[in-house]
Amino acid sequence: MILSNTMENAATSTHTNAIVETLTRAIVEHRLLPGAKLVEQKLADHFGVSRTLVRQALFQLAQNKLIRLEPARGAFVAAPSVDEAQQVFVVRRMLETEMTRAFMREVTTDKIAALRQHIAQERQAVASEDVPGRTELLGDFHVCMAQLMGNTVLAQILGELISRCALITLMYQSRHEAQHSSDEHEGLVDAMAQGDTDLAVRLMQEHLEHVQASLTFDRKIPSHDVAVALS
Amino acid sequence: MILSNTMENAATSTHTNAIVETLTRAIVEHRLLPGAKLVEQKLADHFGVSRTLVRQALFQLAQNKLIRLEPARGAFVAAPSVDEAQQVFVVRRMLETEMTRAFMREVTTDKIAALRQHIAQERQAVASEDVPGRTELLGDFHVCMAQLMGNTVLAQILGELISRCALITLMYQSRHEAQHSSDEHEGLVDAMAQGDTDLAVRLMQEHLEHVQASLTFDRKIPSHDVAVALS
DNA sequence: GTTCACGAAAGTGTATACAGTTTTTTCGGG
DNA sequence: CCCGAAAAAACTGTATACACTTTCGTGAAC
Repeated sequence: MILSNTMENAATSTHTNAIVETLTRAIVEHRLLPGAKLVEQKLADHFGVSRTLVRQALFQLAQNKLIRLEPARGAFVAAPSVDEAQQVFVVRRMLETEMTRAFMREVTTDKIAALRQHIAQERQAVASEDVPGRTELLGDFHVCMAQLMGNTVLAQILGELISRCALITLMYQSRHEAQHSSDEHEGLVDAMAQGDTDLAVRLMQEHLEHVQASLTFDRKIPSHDVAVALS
Repeated sequence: MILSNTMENAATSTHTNAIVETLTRAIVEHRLLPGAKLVEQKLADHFGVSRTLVRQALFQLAQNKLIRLEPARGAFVAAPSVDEAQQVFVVRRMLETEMTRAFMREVTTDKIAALRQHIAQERQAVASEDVPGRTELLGDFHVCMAQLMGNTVLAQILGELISRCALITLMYQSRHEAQHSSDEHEGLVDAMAQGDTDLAVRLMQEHLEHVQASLTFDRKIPSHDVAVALS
């Protein structure tokens, strides 16, 4: 969902989208590690297209802050600074605090049911040790709320913010913490089901604080081989 | 500020940035009207570069939602639907409600002074009937708050949202409404100066509601000549 | 007079070529 | 053996070429 969300623009060719999607996955799932260099020709060969399309994809990824473009030097997988990561979380808390309130103003049993179903999927991914899957699903829960409200603008911005720090969470989130996140989602939905707005808002804020607090910020910046990561 | 903000990425060549900036200005200031077609070769000739750089710029503008790219048909200045505009405002209210609260937690006399100085500029632009200038400044007030908090992530997202609906506000905001906006900014700063968080938050919310409400949404979609608009 | 078909013109999408820059390798001197 | 300069290789940035699609205009059929 985070993926399809990011490129809902359509507009650009299917080929370019495929490249963006593949690279986004690889980066967010840490098969491409922060700092790794992305050489245009190698990507072009891998995808069977010319550098032109690869460059389009790289520009798009740069705007999503998933890679960094250094003039005349090339593209590198982003390594968000601690400061930037904290800022992203600050914005998420702002946005999602109010999103929760707004959600409660138009809550229905259907929407609650949809969220519960999503949580079931999370549970399954956590149980089966599917690390990339669980990370994506844990993030999607929040995007899901936005979509249930019918606000695609909100959903897209949130999706971008989340994939931006998925780069961080995936590396430092243990299985236990993932379980904890899912539990908090459930507690949140319970509060919403009971119509307790204040509790729901508080739980959402605490939830995001927990996610943020669980990240340890000792950064190692390893490199990685592109061909291997994408195969 | 909205402009410099959008491209703080650096990364892309100076030439491309110049094109993005010029086109952004032209679109936001409605010298290029919604629906107008942007032909790549004409832009390339105008800026004295090849289509390659123009295309890069167009992709960037598309991600900022300032233009729409239709496959094999070209680039058109965006004409946000009523629904989309409403959604943008919903997100802005979410974000800025909490931003105001956060701002109050770390408010200083210096920051208040900076905002007051900004308002003085707004006043001047309103008085001198500088329509594009006043629109930009009225939007920048909000970005300014984010920057005073030192949160560049927030500032950039807010900047994008604002330039996205500047496309709308500029067309439908009268001088009287601009004056009213500036007055509301002042009232907000007064409340903040007195340390009244609840009042500040309420005023911010009302302010955004007013801006949104003042927009009349009868859309005409006229066309326009590119060469004239950029000269 | 209107409509449809066809052909020319214009425009977009992708690949390739080439210039300029950065990185790596090589090789001579200390 | 290590350092540094020069040459070679690799890579990025931009322009150009060409295929394919859309758009527009012309003319024939009805």
